[in-house]
Amino acid sequence: MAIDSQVIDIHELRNSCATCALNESCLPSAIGSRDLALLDDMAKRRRPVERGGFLFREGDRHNALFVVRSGAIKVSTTLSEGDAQVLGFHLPGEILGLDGVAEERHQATAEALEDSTVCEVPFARLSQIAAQIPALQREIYRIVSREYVREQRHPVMMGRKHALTRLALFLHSVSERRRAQELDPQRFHLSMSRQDLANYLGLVIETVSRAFSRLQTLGIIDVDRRRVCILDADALDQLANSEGADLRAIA
Amino acid sequence: MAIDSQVIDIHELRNSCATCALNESCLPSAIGSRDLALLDDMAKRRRPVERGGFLFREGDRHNALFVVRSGAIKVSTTLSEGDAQVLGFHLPGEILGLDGVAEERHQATAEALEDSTVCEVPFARLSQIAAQIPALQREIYRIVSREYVREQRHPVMMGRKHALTRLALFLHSVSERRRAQELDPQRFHLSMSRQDLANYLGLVIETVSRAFSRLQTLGIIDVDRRRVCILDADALDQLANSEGADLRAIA
DNA sequence: GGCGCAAGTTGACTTTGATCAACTGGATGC
DNA sequence: GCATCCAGTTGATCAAAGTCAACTTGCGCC
Repeated sequence: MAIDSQVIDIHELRNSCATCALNESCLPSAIGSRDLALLDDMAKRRRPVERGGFLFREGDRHNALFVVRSGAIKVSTTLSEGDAQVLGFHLPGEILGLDGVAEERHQATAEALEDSTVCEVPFARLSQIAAQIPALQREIYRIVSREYVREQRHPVMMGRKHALTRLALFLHSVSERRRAQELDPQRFHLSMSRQDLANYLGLVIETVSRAFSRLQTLGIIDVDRRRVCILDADALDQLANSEGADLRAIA
Repeated sequence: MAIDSQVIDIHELRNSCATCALNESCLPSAIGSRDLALLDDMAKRRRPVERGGFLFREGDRHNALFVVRSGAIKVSTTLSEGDAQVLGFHLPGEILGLDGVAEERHQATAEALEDSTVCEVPFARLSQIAAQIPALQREIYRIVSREYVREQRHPVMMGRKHALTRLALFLHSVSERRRAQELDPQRFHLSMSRQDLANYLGLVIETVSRAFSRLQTLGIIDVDRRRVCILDADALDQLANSEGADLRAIA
């Protein structure tokens, strides 16, 4: 616990958390080096998850929050009938695991759609430390609120009357989220199957497929299997924001 | 600050928070009478809101969380096109205002659908007090998580392929939420317009109207304008949980 | 009372997406 | 190399929801 080692901790943390959603204010500002030592072993707990692997499953005991560092995680829940509802896709920089705090058991299942790495943050330890660092506590509130608001975008997307606008909104969202992480917002690989995407959007797989084709025909995107390239971002935005409206105009 | 007055505070709080979502563990357990005095002036801030009145609007500075004590509050957000998306209806015992924490400004608008009373909890003060009372802090995490999970039910409902199952799921949800507050789960008044409900469910008003009529024809509910009586709760549940399936069977 | 308005219902028709089915094109394995 | 398999695409048909329009009902107001 010498002062020197704490200085090293700071640098190490700043590096390791460069793309971390917790980063924004919990590290750069407000936290003294004495406190950083406390956060140290949490931030270090990086963990690889291979494609198809689970971060947690419905009913699992809740221990930790996860931050996606690379890859993509699908979150879904089982409906009473037995089939699944996809609740979201978490990309780098995004958090998951908030669903388990209330009941101390996860209400959803988190599966890696591709080989990914996540940062596991033991929840008990986090709240313990946060209790001693007001700035960190505030940041936790902010992060949770952000995730809460993010959840609300899902129904906004599903509320769209047309399959084309739902898909446009989804692609727009992925693009923006990538931009926020300084990844290429124009060209990217969709790691989810058409089936998962259809489920997420409240459509069937064939409709999603047709919507992709249509966007391509319109010259708005270029798509090859899961590889997507946004050719006309303006048109995509316009389409995403054209609630209902007359699609025949752009047919 | 005599000890007697604090004892009075306890009784008063227990009464005033009888239907409060914060109630469950923040008051009955874990909190000593010394701490109760701190919570006192927050819990007391009850406030009437008349029908059509706003708790907050999109863009408003975020100061407080609200707990509905009576009435009903509609939460909606403005889409880029200008029209609104209804994100939810908050009934007694439910919380709103979490959307404003992240950006310190509300991301949605909260409007009373009928004359209501809410308990306003200044957020800064709450977190201040929570920092001193670990049990309260834990409870806040739980409440937030619960609200997060609640948000996820909206897309689950909208993911249903048929209007009838969406409405059934909604009515089921209202019924259960009323039951949780020890209100009549069979008979109730829907305070939202068909327009708001349609928007919430991702349908148009005519489709909602027809779905109501159909549920009545099927003998599952009795409906007169906004007055609803659930006649066959089992059938309603069954319908609500029959993902897609063949509706012709029950036509 | 009756006029006018807003909310909701019902009907006729159109459009969209779901369904069913055939097909394509990579990737894997023998 | 070829067979197989799976994900995804495309086409034809059908049913459900959207659209447009007329109509009813309840309610406030003059």
